[in-house]
Amino acid sequence: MVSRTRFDDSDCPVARSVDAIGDWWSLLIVRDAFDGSRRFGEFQRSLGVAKNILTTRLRALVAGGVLASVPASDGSAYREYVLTPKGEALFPVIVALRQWGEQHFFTPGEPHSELVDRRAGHPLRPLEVHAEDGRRVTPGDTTVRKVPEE
Amino acid sequence: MVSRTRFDDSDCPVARSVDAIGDWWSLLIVRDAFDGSRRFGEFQRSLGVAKNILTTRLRALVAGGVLASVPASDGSAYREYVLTPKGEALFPVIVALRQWGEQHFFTPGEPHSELVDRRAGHPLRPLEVHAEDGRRVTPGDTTVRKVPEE
DNA sequence: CCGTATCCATTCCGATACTG
DNA sequence: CAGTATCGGAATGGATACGG
Repeated sequence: MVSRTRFDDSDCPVARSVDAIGDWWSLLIVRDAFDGSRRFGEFQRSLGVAKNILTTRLRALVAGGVLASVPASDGSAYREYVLTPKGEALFPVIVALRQWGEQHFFTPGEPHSELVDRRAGHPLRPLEVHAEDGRRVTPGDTTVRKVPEE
Repeated sequence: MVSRTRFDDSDCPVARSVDAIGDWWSLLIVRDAFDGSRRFGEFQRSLGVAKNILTTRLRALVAGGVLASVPASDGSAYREYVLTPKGEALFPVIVALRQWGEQHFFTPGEPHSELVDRRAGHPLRPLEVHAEDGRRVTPGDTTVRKVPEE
């Protein structure tokens, strides 16, 4: 049925995450959900994706527990799509991608959308990776280990 | 040439990042690079991907400045693929995906690979998003703004 | 061991038309 | 507005064979 290589049985959490999200469209849907989109039409206009594709992706994200389909808040007969707690937990992923993009694909002063702290109106602090004891770590400070130890 | 919808002119940094990475295979190649893979064969065995696909993805990642192709360190005639600074800057992205996966797709005690601080041998601290003043922020505390203000 | 070249089946996407 | 149904073309991905 699915021919794309699946990673859902990998022992690597990155691979399973990638598999659960599905594809790039799905990730951008999640991004829009963080930005406040809830309605089918909102996603569609924002993404410019074909409606059948959007339907498929929304369904998959709901099935995967990332989005929940709830009755429309305006009392209409339609659905709205909101992030579940599991979906909200993707926040650092989106923020990390956003910061990487801002840093490497925009010239200074080039118009772009920016994620800001609502209270102060300022951009967020760059994400940092820390060890358990609070030390900041770089990629070279880390290593991948199988659990349980083999 | 490429029919997949491109996002490289979007004003959203997330979209440009997604576009630059290319596809899921590329992201897993980057993951392997963080894990220490450098050789064609290492990537191929780890990923189980067809060689022609791997060639394409490596080339794209090199072209995109994420990986650099350098002479093999063992003196052989081949190339090795190492992360550039731009590629290393994807560290938080990989860590975020890894942590999301660990949290949501593994049962407690299920074997998996884990990223640990090499010095202490402990897992990393969960990523947190902070405002400029150091306050921790959740998705609801943030909003997306166009820059410059429209 | 490291790729390149070719081939083919699959599928994915986008457009369009249609329904409630 | 929110989907569903269908269709054709493009292109990707995997297998395989080949070459440096």
